[in-house]
Amino acid sequence: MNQVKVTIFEDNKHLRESLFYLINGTEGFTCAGAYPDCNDLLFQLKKSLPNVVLMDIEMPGINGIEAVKLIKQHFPAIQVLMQTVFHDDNNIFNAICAGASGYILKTTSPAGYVEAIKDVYNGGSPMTGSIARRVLELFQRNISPAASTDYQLTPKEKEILQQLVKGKSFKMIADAIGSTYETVRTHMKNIYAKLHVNSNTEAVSKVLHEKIV
Amino acid sequence: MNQVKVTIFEDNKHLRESLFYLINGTEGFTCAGAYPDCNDLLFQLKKSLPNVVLMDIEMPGINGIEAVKLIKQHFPAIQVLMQTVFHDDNNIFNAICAGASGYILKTTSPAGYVEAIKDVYNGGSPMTGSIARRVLELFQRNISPAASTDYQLTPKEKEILQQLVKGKSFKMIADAIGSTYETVRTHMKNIYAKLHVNSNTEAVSKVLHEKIV
DNA sequence: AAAAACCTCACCCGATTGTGGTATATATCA
DNA sequence: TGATATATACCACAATCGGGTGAGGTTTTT
Repeated sequence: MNQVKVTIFEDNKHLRESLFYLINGTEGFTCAGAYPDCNDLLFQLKKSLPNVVLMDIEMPGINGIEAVKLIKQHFPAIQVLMQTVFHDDNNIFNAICAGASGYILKTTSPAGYVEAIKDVYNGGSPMTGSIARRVLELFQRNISPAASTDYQLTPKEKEILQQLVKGKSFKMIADAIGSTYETVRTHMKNIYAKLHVNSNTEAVSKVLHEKIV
Repeated sequence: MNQVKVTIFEDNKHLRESLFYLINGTEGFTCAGAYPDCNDLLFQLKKSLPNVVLMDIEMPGINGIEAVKLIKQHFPAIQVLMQTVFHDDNNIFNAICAGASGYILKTTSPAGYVEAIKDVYNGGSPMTGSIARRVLELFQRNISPAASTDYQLTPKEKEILQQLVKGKSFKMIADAIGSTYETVRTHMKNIYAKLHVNSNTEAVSKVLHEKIV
């Protein structure tokens, strides 16, 4: 198995050095660098090209969340593992939205650190239950809007809406479904009434947001 | 602190009874029932109204995923903790989409079981790193499409698009951003050129699909 | 058999939008 | 200082769309 290359960004000197020695002292892991801030973030990453970045959330200058964004923008393959002293859900949640792959508390044991890094490297996402829950809830809301209002759309109406959200005009839709322009318009009128909207944009917006059709 | 009421659905008799005694034997926890299948699921839940349901994924008759759907439909407040023998990502992932709040492997220690139940009850979502990663990836894709094509939209153009996807007409947008109808139209022309579209619906569709703005 | 949904098509009118111009002011950049 | 990007604004014409109305047909339900 290849060596897992890790780069550390952590302002606390003691922890930074401890982690450096921990990682270098663990079989299968190498620490490609340990820095107190993110000022030369991209340059340092370009030089070392690590597999995993261990990133402190609270840092002077560029903070951890901004750093994650930058990293994922320029090196999408690098996995970022956040670490933090506090169990600050919001911050961690933002970090995850920015592209982080997991996070651990600084109170984690050395063995736990290694475990988490390994997990991230192997495609996992270590995180505590409360963060996981927040992600889950937003996720579940995005996947299935639960009992989305039933607008009682007929099959034909749904078919037309599907075409509409593709950006087609009434004329093109008529063509696509083998019908007349006027028929499509009639259906649209009925759709508008059912969705309580009064323009095609509004309809498309509603359909895409509420995952109708 | 209140007693945490747990109901178990698990076809393996040995495990079911072990869990029953484990939970009843742990301070702060009560087992409100332990059943080998989900045939009378809703009736049993209605009777016991547990805080947490421990649900096996693989079961004869109604399987765990269907069961979760039913539970969340009728008792959205009940937290469902899935358990499974295999580390079957897809199944667990489906369970989570169906509304489960976490999951554990059956190889988990008794202490781990109790810990997970407590975590779920307290609003957490225990899960392994690999599941968390799958959720995260889908989640991040829904939140930020990573490096979506950059259309070089100006701030004003983005602002107008934001209004447009709300279903507003050009006139209303002009009003909202304190500008003229004609100005909005000019911006729209530029937007169309940049997005390579030629109708407002197409623009809205593209914006919502690619998470621009 | 009557009623209710659903799909179909057409015409009118006024409002909105698409397209192609032109033009000024500002700010930033080279 | 000239070039570029951005925001602003207006005009005209053709095309499309929203709203209203009416009216055939089928299928399913009652």
